[in-house]
Amino acid sequence: MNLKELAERLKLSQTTVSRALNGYPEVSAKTRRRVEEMARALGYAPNQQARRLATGRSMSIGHVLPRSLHEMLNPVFMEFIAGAGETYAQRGYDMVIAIVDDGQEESAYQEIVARKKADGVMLHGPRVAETRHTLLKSLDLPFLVHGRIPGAEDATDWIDMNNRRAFERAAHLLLDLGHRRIAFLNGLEDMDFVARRKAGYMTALNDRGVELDPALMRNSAMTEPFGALSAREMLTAARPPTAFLVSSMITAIGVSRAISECGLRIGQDVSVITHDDALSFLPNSGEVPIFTCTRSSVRTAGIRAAEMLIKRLIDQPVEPISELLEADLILGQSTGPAG
Amino acid sequence: MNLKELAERLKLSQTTVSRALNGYPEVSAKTRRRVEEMARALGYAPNQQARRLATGRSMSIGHVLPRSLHEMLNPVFMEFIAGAGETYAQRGYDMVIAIVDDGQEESAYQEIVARKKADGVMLHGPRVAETRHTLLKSLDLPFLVHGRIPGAEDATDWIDMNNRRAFERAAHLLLDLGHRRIAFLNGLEDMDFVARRKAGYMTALNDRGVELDPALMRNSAMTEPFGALSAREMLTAARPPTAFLVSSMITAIGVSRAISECGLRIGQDVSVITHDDALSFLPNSGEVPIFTCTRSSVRTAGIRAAEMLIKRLIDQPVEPISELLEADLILGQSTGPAG
DNA sequence: TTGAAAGCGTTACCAT
DNA sequence: ATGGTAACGCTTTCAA
Repeated sequence: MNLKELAERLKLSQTTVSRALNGYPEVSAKTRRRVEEMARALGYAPNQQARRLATGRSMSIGHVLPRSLHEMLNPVFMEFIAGAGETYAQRGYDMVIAIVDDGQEESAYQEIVARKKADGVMLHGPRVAETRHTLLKSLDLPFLVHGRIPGAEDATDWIDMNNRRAFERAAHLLLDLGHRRIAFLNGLEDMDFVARRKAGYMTALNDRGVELDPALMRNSAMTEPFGALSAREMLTAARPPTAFLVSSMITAIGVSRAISECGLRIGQDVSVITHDDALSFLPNSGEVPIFTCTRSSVRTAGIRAAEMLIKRLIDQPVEPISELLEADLILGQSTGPAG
Repeated sequence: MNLKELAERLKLSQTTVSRALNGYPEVSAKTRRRVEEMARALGYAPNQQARRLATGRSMSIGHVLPRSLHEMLNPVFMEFIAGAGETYAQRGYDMVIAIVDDGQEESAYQEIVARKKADGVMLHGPRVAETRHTLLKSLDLPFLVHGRIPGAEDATDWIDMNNRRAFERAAHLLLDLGHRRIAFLNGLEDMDFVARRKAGYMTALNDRGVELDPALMRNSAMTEPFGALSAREMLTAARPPTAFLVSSMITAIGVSRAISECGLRIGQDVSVITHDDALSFLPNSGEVPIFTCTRSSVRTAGIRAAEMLIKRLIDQPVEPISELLEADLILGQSTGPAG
């Protein structure tokens, strides 16, 4: 079933039928109703490819994910995608995902432009030293950053969680509980969000005149073993920490494993605060959550991000648009006063 | 830059240029070289939309994921996607992902067909009582199942891991170590792979004349708290298990947390075997992995799945195609003889 | 070996 | 309010 056939059935021109279906105002209410009914009855839906060619818009949004980023962001990315995908579907956009080898991103973006595969792209996992945005600007491909690009905050569209503030508050909470030796297990150092979290941690400690101890600060991909190994080493060292601030639930689970294995009790002997992205398969909710955490739904971020990017595509606002989400600080069972 | 402009530059017809670029045999080697060089120089790539319209193929493969499935399969799905996406890219296909509300899958598939959004789809997370495949058959939309549909094994294309065998072997290993009270933490009961794993477990216990204890078998979404809570309850019950067989690393992490919290040592007081999907953010590798596990790379499955689906689209084999992957049984530190 | 021209199924411009 | 028709950029059939 295509437009021509539908039009013949209705004894109308393709033009009129197309207009009726696309909500143009100059169609009589009666005709429109008739067209809509027939379309429904015959199960007609415009061929996406033809429409794309005619309009010049692909009605797709691209997500290009370099493999190294995928390794790290895997679960977070997926949750973000779930939120964004929801919005895309509602607004009639398709979501196209490309996972490419590191270094192939540039050609991936070029191909998106050359072949008109997507109207815009989402930029994931900005680094401290980011360059993708300049390429995208030069390609004139609209994009929105999930996170922020240092130095380009006022020149790009972005949505971010207030990483700095969240970790500053979390660190303050631990300090308020009397902790002075607070270990900090953070993500890979070249990621922008990692730098912001570190800044928050440092600010808090500095506020209270607590000296930084490099032996208590580590960076790594946020895996479970990273948490377990680091915590075990630190807890068995000469001057062990009394609290851990952790960048990811998965790593925090590793930390709590090490704490138990050391014969210590979490929340009593050792405190833990983690950031919680509210991943569906890692629930930390319940009446009183297991982990005290800073929580910010990355799925919600995905929803907003999609809305913002679509706004960019449709309204083409002159000024960059951005949104900063605040994390909730939630008390769970993993924190207590310093012994 | 489009075909017309490129052809003008070369003083050739669009036809010849198109043929040269698409590898048709009737073009002279010299002309082809000239065309290819010019195309590269001018950065020409055929407009995807136009090509799609002309050929009638969308060169896209769809993944429709109902929300409930997404909640559960999130990390596994993402890893699968990474593998499949790799292959799609190599073969010139785009990956389109739609995450839809439960019950909207039908219309999602219908729309894919009506609007010609994808040439084929991947079917994820088959249930014990699965119906999607009948819809897809009636829509004449090619598909490949990741997993198997009971009763339709010979009538559909699929790739699966030998869940039954993996869990049978794992249970046998525990039995060989002298364990008789083996708890089994499995996924949600309506999933096909869950049923197969259960069958493997039951077969093994039956082989050795060990009676099933319903108190030791649980089904749930495979979260960390599910593992922790279940293990804690079982370990503090009248007749605790001496070993755990677990369907997912994440749940196994919960189990090991509970074991530690009960003051027991994993691998010595209590044994654990888990299935390991080889997720990048949950490494269980190292010299001696933490968990003894049955391991099967879901990313590899994604790669093979994509290859098979593309084969279906291109070669249209008469017979259904399928592939059964065997899991490796890997000894880690989490198993030991029954006390 | 090359080219002309007819689709592919829409949308959008220009008439009426 | 409705219709005719020219794009959109490619592939493919038919001719030469």
